[in-house]
Amino acid sequence: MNIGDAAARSGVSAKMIRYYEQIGLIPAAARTASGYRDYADPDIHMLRFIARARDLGFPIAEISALLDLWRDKDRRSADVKALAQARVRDLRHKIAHLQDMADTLEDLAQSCAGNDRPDCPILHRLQTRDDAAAPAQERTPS
Amino acid sequence: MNIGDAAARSGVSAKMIRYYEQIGLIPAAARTASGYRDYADPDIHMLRFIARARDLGFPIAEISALLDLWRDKDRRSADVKALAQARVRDLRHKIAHLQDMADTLEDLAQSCAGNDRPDCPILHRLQTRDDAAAPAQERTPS
DNA sequence: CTTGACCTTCCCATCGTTGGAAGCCCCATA
DNA sequence: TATGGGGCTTCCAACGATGGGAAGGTCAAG
Repeated sequence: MNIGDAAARSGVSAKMIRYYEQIGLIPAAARTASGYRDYADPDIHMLRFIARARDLGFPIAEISALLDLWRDKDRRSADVKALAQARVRDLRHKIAHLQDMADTLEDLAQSCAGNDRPDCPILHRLQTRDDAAAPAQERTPS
Repeated sequence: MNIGDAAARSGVSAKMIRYYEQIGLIPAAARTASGYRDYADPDIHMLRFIARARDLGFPIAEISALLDLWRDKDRRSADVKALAQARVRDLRHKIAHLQDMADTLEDLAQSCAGNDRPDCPILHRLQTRDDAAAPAQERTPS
């Protein structure tokens, strides 16, 4: 099977398959006499595994670890679980960060008239201090 | 004021200040006789503005638009608000995506024994279909 | 005048992915 | 059999935003 078909069946683009091979995430594919990469069903399974892990937010290094565990029939499920939980923690952390930004921005947007006048609390907030979270400070002089 | 002081006062690293100048986000700084970049208070204000916009998740291109609006005394606050709201939508979208991944992973992790045995629903899910949402298909040949 | 901290430009690395160029290969159709 | 189009190969570059570092010039204090 050519790389194009492997890509179509696995959900990993041909570009990415070559890249994964290059960085050592997957072993070098078999080659035909003319130099084309040649894939068989087990390769497709592996590529699908990678595609799904990627869709769950695992970075390459962790996908590599997952692949090792996948191939290791003597693995301990605790090791897999630990990887997943670490990923969840990382995701929750990122989510919280984005949430903070979104909430702050939404508050600001909500307080902006959104008309033809130039006054805008969003710009005001950007040009003035963002010490909102650290109150013990004497602003608001009036 | 040298770039190091400008960095310390604005919260934008010297590296980033040079980069922002290079890509045209900010105008080229004044130079001393010996070629050092020289910053004054208005420059610091602008850099702080950028730092805060960045902290709110705005990409460079939108920060550029925000800077234009900031400088334009005839701006319409509606334009600023639209930018902010678009950013909020984008953030909410990303959050939802991460949330999906985190929830799925957490479910999987929760169903994994996490012991010394190799069986693991996480790996199972990665190696088997994730077609949960798209059933109409004749797999399972046996 | 020396020393150390700072500045300059330039290049490279990250992370995952996409795009393109140049050139070879394979198959089908005229 | 010739030809054309599409797929394959490798290599190089870019994205966004940032950090690291090398090689060399500058400034200020001792």
